[in-house]
Amino acid sequence: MARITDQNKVDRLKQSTMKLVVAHGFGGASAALIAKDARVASGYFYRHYKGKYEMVNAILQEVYQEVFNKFGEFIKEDSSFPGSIEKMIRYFVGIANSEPIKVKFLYVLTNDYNFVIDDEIRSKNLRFIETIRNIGVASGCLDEELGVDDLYLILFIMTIQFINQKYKYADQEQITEADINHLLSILQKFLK
Amino acid sequence: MARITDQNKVDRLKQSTMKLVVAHGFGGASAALIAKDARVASGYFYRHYKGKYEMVNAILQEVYQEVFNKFGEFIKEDSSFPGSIEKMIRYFVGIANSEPIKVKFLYVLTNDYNFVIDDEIRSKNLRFIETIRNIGVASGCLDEELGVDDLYLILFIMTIQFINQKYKYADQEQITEADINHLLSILQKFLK
Amino acid sequence: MARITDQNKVDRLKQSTMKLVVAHGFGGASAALIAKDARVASGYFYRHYKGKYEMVNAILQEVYQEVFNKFGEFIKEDSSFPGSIEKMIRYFVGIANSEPIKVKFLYVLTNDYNFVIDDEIRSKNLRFIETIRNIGVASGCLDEELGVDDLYLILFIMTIQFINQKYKYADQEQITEADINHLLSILQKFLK
Amino acid sequence: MARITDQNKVDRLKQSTMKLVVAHGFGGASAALIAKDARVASGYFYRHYKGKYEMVNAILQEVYQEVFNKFGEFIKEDSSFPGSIEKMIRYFVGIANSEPIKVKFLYVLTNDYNFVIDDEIRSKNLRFIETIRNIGVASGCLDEELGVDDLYLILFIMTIQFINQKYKYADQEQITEADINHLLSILQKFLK
DNA sequence: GATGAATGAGGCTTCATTCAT
DNA sequence: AATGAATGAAGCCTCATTCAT
Repeated sequence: MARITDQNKVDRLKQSTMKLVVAHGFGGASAALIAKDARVASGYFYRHYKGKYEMVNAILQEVYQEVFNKFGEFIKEDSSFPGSIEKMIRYFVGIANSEPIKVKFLYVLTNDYNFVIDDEIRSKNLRFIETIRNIGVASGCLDEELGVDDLYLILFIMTIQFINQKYKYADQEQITEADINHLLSILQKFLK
Repeated sequence: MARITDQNKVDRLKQSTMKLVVAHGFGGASAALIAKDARVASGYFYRHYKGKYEMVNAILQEVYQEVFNKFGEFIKEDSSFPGSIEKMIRYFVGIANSEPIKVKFLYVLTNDYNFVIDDEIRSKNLRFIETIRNIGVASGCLDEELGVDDLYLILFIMTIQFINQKYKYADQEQITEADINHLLSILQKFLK
Repeated sequence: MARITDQNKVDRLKQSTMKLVVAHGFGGASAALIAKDARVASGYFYRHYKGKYEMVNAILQEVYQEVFNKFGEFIKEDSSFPGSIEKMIRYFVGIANSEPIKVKFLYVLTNDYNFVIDDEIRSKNLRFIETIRNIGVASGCLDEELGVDDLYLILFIMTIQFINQKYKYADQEQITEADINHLLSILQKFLK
Repeated sequence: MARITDQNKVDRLKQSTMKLVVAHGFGGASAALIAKDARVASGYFYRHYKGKYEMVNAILQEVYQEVFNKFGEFIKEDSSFPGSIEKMIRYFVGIANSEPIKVKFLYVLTNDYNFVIDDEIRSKNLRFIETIRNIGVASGCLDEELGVDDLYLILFIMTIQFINQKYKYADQEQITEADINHLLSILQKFLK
């Protein structure tokens, strides 16, 4: 009967939100600015989210989930530890090169005490890491001293930090094949 | 005497600023809130800083400088590469345990695209890292594939991330000796 | 059948409007809230009313008319002054006990400078009061010093205020027989 | 050291608030409109009140208190029941003639389910009424059937309603001596 | 120097209303 | 006829900043 929710609008909203939170911080990314950038009405997003914080947080959790779900797939696909790791990193860099804003968005909010990964999502992510850890330890590719949190730090956080270091201080917009190989070589050091 | 009072005020202001920026983000830490927490008049800090952003940024650069100056001292004191590394990490964890707010503050603003290390400070910091890198490479302890940025990432960023992971997700308030050793063992991996 | 559904909707709308205007005031009773409460689409009532104000006002006038029309009937039915008065009061209390929201709605909007009884309705109402006044004066039951406005005040306003005093401050939901008799005894004092 | 709160501003704020709440209702009296009318900054009143509702409610309670405190004085001054009553009514009408907005404000919010007299103030007011009731009953001037609530209704509510009836429907701006006498003659009826 | 009262731009959010379906 | 997605003006309120004291 009535119009159907325009998915394009919601998508534009998400893109603009990520972009402006990165550019101006959560506080600096005003609702009006976001709405304008997304070409939607200023009060539009309240139909989809309870408020600005809720919107940003929801998008953040979505992105987390997207990334880690893919990680989960790689683990299932390929039981080799180094292979899985490389796939994960390459996938992540792929996102960085196709949707840099997403990786910047993760970079910014990952270090914010007001944004915490949802318990449920975090548990699921940690289970993925646990799985890959088991594979690594079993195949002798991974130092068994390294716990799940360590792996999370090395694989996920380090990669984000590596990529954003290029963005923030090297004014580099694309992550090259050389960068990937360099990163992989660093990570491998840590893992064994 | 007047200057002593004044210095206390400025110190309280810095502490409150770091605390509230961590707790509520830059945007959420209002000048009034900070002033109240510091037991200082709301218009007080304009005598010392041009505005809120300038104050936060100035404090951030100070903290950077404080940390890296100490790093510089360690390098001069002890020419052994692994020794310097350990001293740096232990010093950093020392700050975390005596002034956790400082390390949280670094954690938060380090990943903010609106706060960039001043060029001058950054250069100086990189020179310190360069020095230690040279020592490492010369002594055969360090893979010469690892550049200055890599070392920055590994020594500085990784340590911050490691500590804040404990704060944010493990509800841990103190970094224990075991934690330090674990961190050191991880970091040592990239040494030859 | 379609018309029946429609009438139900309109009725639900009126009920919800009265309820929410009482509970949150005119401004606080949002169109969306009313529509939701009435299980009706938010744009529905624009087919029946020009806007929110017009809807509320129309309902108010309807309720006025409903009450006073009944008053008119009582006057015609029974020419005794005290009998008419009692019938009116009992009728009004009857509404209060079966549809308290209506009497609360009148209570709230009766004292609002933005809602004025329509001239036409007011004239008609005053004519009823005039009629009963004549009967009262003629039968010696009513002090002839009391004008139409006085009678309106004593019979209508006082009764509304009496009932709502019970609702608002005595947390009483039903008006008892004792209350009615008490009210009647007070009103009678005024009239003679 | 700093400026001292300008009492004129606060007073203008109160006047404008009452005026605009009467004219447009609580919801229609926007913060911006009130501030503009009071010639203060739009965010000014948040330094004195938690929000718009709190401001309006605080002013309402003040006005209640002002009126009833005066009532209390009259009761103490003059122990004659009819004398006290007359003084109260004349005082109230005096307010109506010098500050009509106050009586209109009471009229409007007295019938709002969102504004309730503070328990403390209400108790005090009822104690005054109780005192005068006792005097009335003791002196044989008052039917002991009439309770405190009845007296509140008759003396306070009826007077407010009487006065506002003149304002709202008779376009009368001043309450005349004749009006007062008429009102008094009505009120005297419930005396024995 | 220090205070905090006051400002008013701008933030977040709500809401009456419209209109494509 | 009815729906509810979408709008954007306007509401409430916060806040960085100024400045009289």
